[in-house]
Amino acid sequence: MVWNDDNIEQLKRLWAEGLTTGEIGKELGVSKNAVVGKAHRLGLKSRPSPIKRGAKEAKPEPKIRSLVDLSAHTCRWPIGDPRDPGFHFCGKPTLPGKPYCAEHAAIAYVSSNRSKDEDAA
DNA sequence: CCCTGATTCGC
DNA sequence: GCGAATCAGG
Repeated sequence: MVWNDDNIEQLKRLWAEGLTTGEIGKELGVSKNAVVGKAHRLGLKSRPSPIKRGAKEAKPEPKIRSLVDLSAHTCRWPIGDPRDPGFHFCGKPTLPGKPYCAEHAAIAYVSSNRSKDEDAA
């Protein structure tokens, strides 16, 4: 397909008239792909085609929890060493009345009541 | 499944 | 630069 000024003019005219790519293609004797391709290359206005290609996935970036993010319901379990960069707190919802979430409360309070164990032993 | 247009890809 | 192929939505 040779795109002369005449062809381009026809293309633009038909495109502006609102003809579909298929119609224009038929008119010019080319495939709709050629029409839409040329039209796009010419920078013609986009007709009703809300196609969104290149759907980029929104990636949830891991947010570091710092001290200021802590509230009464965020687990205060320290992750890492406080002196280390990137140190943060767990931040997951805490158990009622406890500063830790279920997961860390289990660790925090394990063997807290040693008296009976020691007494028994 | 048909149509539409947009973008990608090989020539 | 070209258009088919592919993608994507109605």
